[in-house]
Amino acid sequence: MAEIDNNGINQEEILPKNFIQQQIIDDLAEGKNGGRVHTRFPPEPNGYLHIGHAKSICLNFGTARKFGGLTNLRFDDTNPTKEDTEYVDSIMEDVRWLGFDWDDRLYYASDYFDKLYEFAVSLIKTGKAYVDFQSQEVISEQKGVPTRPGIDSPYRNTSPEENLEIFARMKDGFYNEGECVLRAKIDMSSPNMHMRDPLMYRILKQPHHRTGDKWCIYPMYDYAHGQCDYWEGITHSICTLEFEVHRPLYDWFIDELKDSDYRPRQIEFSRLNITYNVMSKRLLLLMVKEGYVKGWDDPRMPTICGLRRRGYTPESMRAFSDRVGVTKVDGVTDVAVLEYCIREDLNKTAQRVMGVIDPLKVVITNYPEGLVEELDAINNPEDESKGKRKVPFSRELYIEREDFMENPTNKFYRLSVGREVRLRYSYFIKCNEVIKNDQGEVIELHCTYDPETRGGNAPDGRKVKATLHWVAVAQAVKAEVRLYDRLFTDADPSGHKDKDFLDFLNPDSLSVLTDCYIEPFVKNGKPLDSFQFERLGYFNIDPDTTTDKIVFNRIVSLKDGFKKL
RNA sequence: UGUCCUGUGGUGUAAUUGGCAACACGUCUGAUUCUGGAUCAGAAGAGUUCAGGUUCGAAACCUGACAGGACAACCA
Repeated sequence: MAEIDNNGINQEEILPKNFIQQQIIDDLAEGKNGGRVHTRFPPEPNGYLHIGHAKSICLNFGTARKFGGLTNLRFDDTNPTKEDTEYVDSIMEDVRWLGFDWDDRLYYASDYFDKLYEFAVSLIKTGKAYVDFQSQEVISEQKGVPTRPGIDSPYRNTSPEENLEIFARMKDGFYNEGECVLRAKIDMSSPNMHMRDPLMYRILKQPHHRTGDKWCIYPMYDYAHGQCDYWEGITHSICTLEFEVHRPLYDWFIDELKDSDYRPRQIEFSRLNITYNVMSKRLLLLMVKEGYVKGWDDPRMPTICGLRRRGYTPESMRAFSDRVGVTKVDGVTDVAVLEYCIREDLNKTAQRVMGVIDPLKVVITNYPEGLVEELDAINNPEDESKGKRKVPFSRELYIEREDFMENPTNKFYRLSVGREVRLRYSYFIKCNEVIKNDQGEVIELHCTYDPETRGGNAPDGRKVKATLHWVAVAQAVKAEVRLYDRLFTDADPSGHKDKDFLDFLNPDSLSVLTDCYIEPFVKNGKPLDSFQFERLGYFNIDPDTTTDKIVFNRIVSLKDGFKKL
C-alpha cells in the first residue's frame, strides 16, 4: 500500500522513472530549494503544439505532480514578429485537453519586461553589459567560429555611465531597428559561442500582443528565460537538448541575479521523434501554409489538435508519453507504439458497432420479404456493464467486399460459394449464387440462412470458421469514411541531406470512401465520439459531419492477425 | 580537425549506482474466441560501438579511438 508522508509525497512512487526524476531526488536529498519542486511549460505562441510538446507537457506537469510540486504555464513571448494570440488560445486548450491544469499560474515572459529592463540596467552599472552599435554582419564576424576565438567589439569598454544613457535612449525609441543591441560582457574567446558577449536586447519597432506599443526593445530568449524561471521560483527548468550549450549562459545570468541559495536548474532531454512523421513547427507550418494538409488539425498531422480530431484520447497520449521514456539519446520512436496506445485505450472503452465500408450486397433468398428482426448485440465485450443494443436484420444486407472470394486461397476462410459463415449476432448463411455485371464483376450474392441459428449458434453444434460483420440495407446509415495512412513514405522524411521532406509525401495518405453503411446506432453520435467498427478498426465522427452527411475518420485499424493473400 | 552531449536486441527504455543484461513495442509460434480483434502461453532476437586498463567481478569506473548529434539567428 502506498504510504503518504507528511509532505504529501507518495513514498511508493518516489522511485525514479528517469534521469530527471533521479536528479530531482538528489536535489531533494541535498535539501535544495527548501524541498520544493516547481516546473514550467514554456511554449512560444508561434504555432500549434505537436505530440513532442505533449511529451514535454506530460513530463513537466507529471514530474511536478509526482513530487507534490507545481507547474506553471508560461508563454515565451519575447519576439512580437512571430507570435500571436491565436496560438495562445490553442495552446491553453491543448494543455487542458491533455488533462493538466496550471490553476492561477499563467504567466508570460512579457510580464517580466520591466524587471528584465531593470536587471539589464544593473548589469550595465556593474560593467557587465554594453550597447554595441556595429552592424549584425560585423558582430557576427567578430564572434568568430566555434573552432576559432572571437575578438572584442570596440564598444566593449564604453563606460557604464555612457551605456546607461544610450540604453535609456534605446528603450525610448531614439534608435532604429538594427542600429544597436545590448550585449552581456562575458568572454569573446570562450569555446562556447553562447558566451561570446551574447545579445540581451534588440530593437523591434513592433507592437506586442500583450504589451502593445510600450516597448521597442525586446529581450532575447537567453536573457529572458532563466530570469523568468528565477522570478517564478522554478526549481527544475526542463528543456530539450538543443539548449544544452546555452546552460552556461543560463547559469551566468542566474549567478548575477540571485540573492539567496535558491537557483533554478536547467535539465535537458531529447526531443521526441516518431517514424514517418516530421516534428518541427517550421515544417508543419509549411505543410499547412502550402496546403499539403487541410490545416493544423488535419487528422494526419502529429499536432495535438490533429491527433484529437483523428480520435486519439488524452489517456492514450499520456500513456504514450509514459512509454517513450525520457533520456538524452537522440532516437526515433516507432509510430507503432503510438498506435498501440490508442488501440489499448479504445479496446477497453469504445462502443462496438457494425459498419461496411466497401459494400457487397447480399440477398437472403429464403428470408421473408418485408420482415425486420431486432437482434441483440453486445456493446463492448471488454466491459459487461456497457450492456446490449438491438441491430436490425432483414432480407437485403451489405457485407464487406473483401469478406467474399470467388476462388478462395487456402488461407482464406470467409465467404465463398458453397461455404457457410456466421453473420455476427444473427444467423449462419450459406452462399449459393454469385451475380455479376457485364464486366464480370461480382455485384451481389444470393445466400440462404438457417433459421435455427438465430443469435449466432447452431443447435446441432456445427461450427463455422468465420464471423462477418454486416448491415441491413434499408436501415443502414449512409456515411463518408476517411481512411488515413502515414503522411510520409519514408521513416525519417526530414533526415535526408540530399532530399526535401516533401519528396516523401505519401500521395495515398487520405482516401475518402463515400459509399459506406453503418448500423443505425451511430445516429446518436456527436462529433469526436469514437466507435469500434467490428473487425475493421476504430473510427470517430469528424466535425465535418452535417445533418445530412455523417463523416467518420479511421483512427487506426485493428491489428491484423493475418497476412493479406 | 574547437567545446559540449550521446552510443545497450529491429525500435524505445531498464539494470536500486561494480554482482547472472530486464521490460515494452514490433516479429514469429500455439491455445482460445460469435471481431483473423482482445485474452492466455511460448519463441527468436543484444553480451551493452571498438581497443586497452582497474577489479575476484565492468553496460556502469579510467584511457584512447570510432560513430552520431548540438553550437557560429538582432529565433525560441
